[in-house]
Amino acid sequence: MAQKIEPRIFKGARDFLPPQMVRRNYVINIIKTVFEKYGFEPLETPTIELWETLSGKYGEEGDRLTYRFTDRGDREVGLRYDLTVPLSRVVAMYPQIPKPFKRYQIQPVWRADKPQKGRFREFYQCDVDIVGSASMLADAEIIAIIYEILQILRFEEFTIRINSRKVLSGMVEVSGAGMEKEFDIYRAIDKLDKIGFEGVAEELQKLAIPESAVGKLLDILKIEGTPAQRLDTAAGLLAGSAAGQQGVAELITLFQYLSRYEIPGSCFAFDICLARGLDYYTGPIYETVVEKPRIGSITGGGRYDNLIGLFSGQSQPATGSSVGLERIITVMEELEMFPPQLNTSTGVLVTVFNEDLLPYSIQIAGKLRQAGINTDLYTGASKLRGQFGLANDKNIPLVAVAGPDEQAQGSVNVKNMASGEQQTVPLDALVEYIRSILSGD
RNA sequence: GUGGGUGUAGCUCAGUUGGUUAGAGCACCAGGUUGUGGCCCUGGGGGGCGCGGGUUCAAAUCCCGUCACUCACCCCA
Repeated sequence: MAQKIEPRIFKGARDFLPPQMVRRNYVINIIKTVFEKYGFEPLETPTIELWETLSGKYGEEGDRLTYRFTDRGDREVGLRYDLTVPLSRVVAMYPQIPKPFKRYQIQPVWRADKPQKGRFREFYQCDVDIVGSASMLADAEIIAIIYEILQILRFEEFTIRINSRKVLSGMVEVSGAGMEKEFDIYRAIDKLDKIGFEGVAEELQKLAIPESAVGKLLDILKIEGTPAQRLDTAAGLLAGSAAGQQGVAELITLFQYLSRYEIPGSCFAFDICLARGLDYYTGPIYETVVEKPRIGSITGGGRYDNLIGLFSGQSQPATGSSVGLERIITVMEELEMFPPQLNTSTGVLVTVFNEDLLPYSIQIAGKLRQAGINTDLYTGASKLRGQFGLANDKNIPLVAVAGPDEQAQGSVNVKNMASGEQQTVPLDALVEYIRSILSGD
C-alpha cells in the first residue's frame, strides 16, 4: 500500500457532517422561507470572478483579504469576497431585469483572513437586496426581514443598529476634519463600543486631525436621548452639511416606516457610532448585534447607490443586508436554541432480518418512501443488534423490524428508540402509524 | 501583517524535582445477549509523546531551532 496521505483540511474551511448539516439546513430553510415570503427571488453567481470585478470595491482592507490568483490562461481572478459585488455585476450585465429587483442569495464567500472564533475563510452569507428603489421603504423591508428571521429562530435579545453614511460624512464635513480622511475617521468611530470616547479621541488625534475637529466630532457622537431626540439634535448640529441633513431626513423617514411594521422599538435603534467597514455604502447602514455570546454582528448591510454604476456607467439605487449564517448558528449552538431531535433527516430505519426476508424489508421501505417518509433501508451485514446500534448512533427515531413472525401475519414491528416502546402494526396501518409518531410525539 | 498560548492514543486531557515496558475518560472492536440499541459488566486493539538537533548514564519532561494549531489585535458575517 502506498504511503497514507495525512488527511487535513484547508485552514479556515470546514466539513459539515450530517448532524451539523441538518441544523444548518434548518436555519437556511427558515431564512429562505422568509426571504420568499417578502417577495424576493433566488440568484446564484460563480465562485470565481474576474479580479477587475472584485478589486477596489471594498476598500484597502477588503482588497487585501480577497483571495486572488491567476488561472492557467494567466487571467487575474479571485474568489468572491461577498455577494453584493457579484449582484451589482449581474444587474449591470442584465439591464432587462425588472426593477425594483428583489433577490436573495445564499452562497459561500471567501476571505483570506486569519481564522478565529466565529470567523472562517470560507463561510456562508445569506444576502437580501433590493435594486432599483431609492425609497427608504426598501431599507425598511430589509430591516423587517431581518427582524422576522431572528424572531422565527427565537432570538430574544438583539439590537438592529441603524445609522447613515450621509450622517457620518456630514459629521466629518461639519467638523472640518477633511473629507480625505473620511474612511479612517469612520473606522475610529466604529470602535467606540470597545475603546470608549477617550479611545476614539486618541484614534482621531493619531489621524492628524485638528483639535477643534476632534472636539466637534466627539460632541456629535455624544448626542443623547431617544432616537427621535437624537435625530433632532443631529439635524441641528449637521445644519452646515447638505449630505448630513439629507441623511437625517432619510433616517427619520426610515424610522417612520419601521414604526408601521410590527417591530418592537426595543429591537432597533439609531446609533450614530455605527460606521461599517466597507467603502461602498452611501446611505442608511445597519447591523444586528447580540450581547449574549460576544460574537460581534450577526447581520450587516446598508445602502450602496453608487456601486452598480461602477459596472454599468449608470448608477442604480440599491440596498440590502447580509445575514451571517455562521454566526447565527454559533449563537444558536451556544444558547441551545435548536429544537431537540434535530440531528438526522431520517425518520425510520427498516432492518433486514436475514437474506430470505430481504424482499419483505424492501417492500416495507418502498411503502414508506412512497408515502414520503424518510426511510433508511439497512444495507450492511450486521445482525439486528448492530442494526439497532446504527439507528441509535444516527439518532434515527424509529426502527422497523420485519422478521419471520411479522411476515407471517403481514405486519411490522416498530420500535420507538426514545421511549423504547414497541408495537406490531399491520402493513396497511404502517404509514399512518409512523406518521403519527413522527409528527406528533 | 503584529503579539500571546499550546502541541502526549480518533477526541478531551493527566503525566510529580528528567529515572524502569507512557496513563485515564470518551470513542472503537469482541463477548455477556444467535429477533433489539441507548444503561451495565468483562476483555481487546491503538500512541512512544509535532518534527529536527543538543545536554545527560538516562528526556514526554531541560536547551535551541522548526513546523502546526489556537487566542487576541487589525478587519469583518
